[in-house]
Amino acid sequence: MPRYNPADIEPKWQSYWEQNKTFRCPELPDPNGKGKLYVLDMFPYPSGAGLHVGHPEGYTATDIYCRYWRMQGKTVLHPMGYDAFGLPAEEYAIRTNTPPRQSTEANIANFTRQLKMLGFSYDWDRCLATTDVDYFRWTQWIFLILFDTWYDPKARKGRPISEMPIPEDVIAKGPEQVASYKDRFRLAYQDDALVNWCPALGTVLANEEVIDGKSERGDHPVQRIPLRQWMLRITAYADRLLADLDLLDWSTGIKKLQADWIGKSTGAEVDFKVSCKNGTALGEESIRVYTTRPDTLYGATYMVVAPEHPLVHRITSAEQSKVVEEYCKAASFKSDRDRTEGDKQKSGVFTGAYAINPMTQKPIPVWVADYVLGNYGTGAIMAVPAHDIRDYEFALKYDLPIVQVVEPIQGTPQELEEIRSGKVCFAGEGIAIAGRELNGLSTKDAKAKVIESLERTGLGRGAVNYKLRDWLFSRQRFWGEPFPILHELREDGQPNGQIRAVPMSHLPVDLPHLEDYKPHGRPEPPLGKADASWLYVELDGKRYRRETNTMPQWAGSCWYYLRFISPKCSDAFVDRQQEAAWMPVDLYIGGAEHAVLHLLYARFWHKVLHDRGYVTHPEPFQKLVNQGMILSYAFKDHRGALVSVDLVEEDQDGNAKHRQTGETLQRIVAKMSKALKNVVDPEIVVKEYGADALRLYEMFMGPLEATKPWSMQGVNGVRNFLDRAWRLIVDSKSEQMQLNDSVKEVEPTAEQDRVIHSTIAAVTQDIENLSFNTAIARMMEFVNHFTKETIRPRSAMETLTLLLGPFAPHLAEELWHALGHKESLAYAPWPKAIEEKLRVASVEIPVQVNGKVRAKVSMPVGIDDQATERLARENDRVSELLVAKELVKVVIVPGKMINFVVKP
RNA sequence: GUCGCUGUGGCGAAAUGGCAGACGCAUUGGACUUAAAAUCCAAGGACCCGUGAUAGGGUCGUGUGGGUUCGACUCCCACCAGCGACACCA
Repeated sequence: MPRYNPADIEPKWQSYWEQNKTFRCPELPDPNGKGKLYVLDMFPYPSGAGLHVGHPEGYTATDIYCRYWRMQGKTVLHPMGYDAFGLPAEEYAIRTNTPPRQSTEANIANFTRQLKMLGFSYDWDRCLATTDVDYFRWTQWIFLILFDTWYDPKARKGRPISEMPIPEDVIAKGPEQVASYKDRFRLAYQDDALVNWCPALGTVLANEEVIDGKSERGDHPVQRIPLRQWMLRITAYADRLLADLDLLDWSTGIKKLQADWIGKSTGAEVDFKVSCKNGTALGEESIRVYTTRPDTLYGATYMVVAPEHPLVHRITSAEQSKVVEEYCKAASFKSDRDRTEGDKQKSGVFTGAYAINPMTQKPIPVWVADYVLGNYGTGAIMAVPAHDIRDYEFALKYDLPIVQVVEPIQGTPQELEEIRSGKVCFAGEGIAIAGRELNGLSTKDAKAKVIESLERTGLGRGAVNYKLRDWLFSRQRFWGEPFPILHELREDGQPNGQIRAVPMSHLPVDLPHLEDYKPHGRPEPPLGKADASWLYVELDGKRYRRETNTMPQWAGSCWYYLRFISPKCSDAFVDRQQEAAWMPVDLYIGGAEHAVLHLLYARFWHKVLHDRGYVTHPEPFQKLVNQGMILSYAFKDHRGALVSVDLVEEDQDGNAKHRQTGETLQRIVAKMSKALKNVVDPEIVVKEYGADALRLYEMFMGPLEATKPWSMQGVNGVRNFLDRAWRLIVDSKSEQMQLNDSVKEVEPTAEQDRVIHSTIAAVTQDIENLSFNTAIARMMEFVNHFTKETIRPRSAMETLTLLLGPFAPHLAEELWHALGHKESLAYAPWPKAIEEKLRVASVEIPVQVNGKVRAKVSMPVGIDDQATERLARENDRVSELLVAKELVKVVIVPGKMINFVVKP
């Protein structure tokens, strides 16, 4: 036992922690402690492949942070769970013909085993999975809260639907009309929308799940078809989701990503009257456009409506109707990808109609073009080709007039001439020209003036738009939360269009047993195949059919951080008192891939729950940190093709050669992939080097937020450090577990004290800043220093063990035990750096002449500037360099350096 | 195309206005050993001058070019490269 053997001590301490419930977290923070700390990991999706090395990176970081703060006396909530609904489990189920619940449970068991193997200090009693019936019962409950909430724009918050004012004329039309009026304002509502239908996956997808016209998962083609779907009105919260980013301690990068996704823009809506060519008005028809540049209204030389625009057909002239018809039809078949991809040549057709520019009163042609989106703004634009690059391209292609109305503030005469002549598009801000009353105004002032004039004449108004769209919330899959919604049936068994919520007391709505949940390529959900006993419900004398869509995977992860607070609470989704005590999450660590979707969705749900009085804070995640991706080395041949790692041979000089062709290969860094055979399995690393070595290496590789390549030699390096730490304290030659002979019951020397206390100070600082790589470097220096000492004070060894505790907990517990302690060190007080012990008598001060270090002079600490200069001048080399030179000035940073500036 | 991040020894990195390269890997030398492994100790940016060899000294050096400063890896401007996100949002 005298040698450091992680295979022995790691399982031993893991079962000690488990048996003693060392990391059990109390229901409420200890009132006598130093406050609460809620540290959360983004919970994993339990895939069949098990953990990869990316998981333990964030998990180790939070674990170190938690173990540290426990030792500092905080009550720490640090839970773990599983995001287990979703497509991969269902795909796997279909492939292997096992029920998804069965494979999901097996995967969860495997993940739990692997996570426990790494010694994380989770309170496992709080473990949950989004697929637990007891969990998704409350996911359904929250959905019903969304269903029961409308957004009151005056109060700027969500309120119960019962408090919504109903117009008299609606009330007059009877209860059915009132019900459907209410339904239109709910935060969870149904809508016939063009959706992203993916036949291969057999489900619709949210806009965010479609990448370049293909499904994010599986890369299958996606079509746009109209379908009745559940939507969540996240757009109502766009402004607050944007504004409240200011409250958060997140990186500016992530905040910007979210802000860009919300995409707020300000401008104006302008109404253009429509006429036919000869100037006769076409009834009272007008088209409303949205623009961020109302100041360029005088430069609008044509108008474009989206192919989906409701007025397209009404305004199209008889001559143009055939081409317009065809164009719109073609556009409807195109996916978003087809509309944006390729050479990006814009296309469009003239409708034959004209619109009157409200400023110039001149008619401008109205075109249909698919570069204008139907679902943003008003679905129509005024085109100002002189000052918008897209309009400019379109105008060039179809030979439409280009009229400059803004002059840049700076530019060479040549550039200005090119803009004037229409050879170049100027999209920036400048000074208004050719716009009568606007002449000479800055872009900002001109915008304000135009809006003011539009509002006066009633032809327009200031307006705000968001890129954010409502969240498409239903999926046609089996493995998700069923919607707690019932559709009322007529006598003939068909729905009559009325819906109602499943009473909250009837929750949960469990998934039915299905023999066959394969997708069939049609948009009817698999739950439609459930037994009549599940599908049909009688309530209050009426017959209903259950909603058969299921919720998307995001649903469960929108609120899991709340359930962790009181996972067993049976009468509410979270215990009120405990929620108030633990929220918000103080530190949330996870991958940057969730920067937009998960974090935005969860913030939205949280705000609704906050408005409805169920949670105390406006935001769920106070501090967010994104761990960097872990990459692996890969090899490239002369053509740039990647070569699988098992085909590569490295010689002693580290040159990589192709095993078969002998070609010299270039080493690069790439994502781990099965195809390249460069995936690192954490379980194998644990078997070979130990969990503590894995943890330590993941932290030592570099800064937490950086992307960094994996190196097995690096793992060996930190393992070597753990061995050295072990031998520093333990007698590795003895058969018995006993302390190294050098460990003595003595006081540290002054020099040893400096090492001890500067290490404590540095490690403490580094942990609080999440700079774990440098913290480990400081402990290595400590071990290097004391390895050379033949008398090692026992107190110093205890300090090292405590510092090591958060990083390599198994090793530290074993050493702590060897040093004679009976209890775990999990709650032992963290060492304190003592200021006086850090003091040194003298320091080496670099002496510069003209900014170059020419000498180092030892000086007493706390020396004044005069004495510093005197001692520096006394140095032979310095005086030599200063002789016969004219001194310009002397710069002194006390205790740091001195610089003589001389004329050369 | 737009935005963001990154660029420092053979490699992972440290230093965020004050001694560039802490710490680790790999490498080299030494001690221990019959030998090897393990362990322990030590060396190391490049080039030049100097010496018998040491010691010592100089010039250059943090992607490139400019700037600010007594002093720049660090701040500012422009550019290049790699990675990532978004991508007709008017």
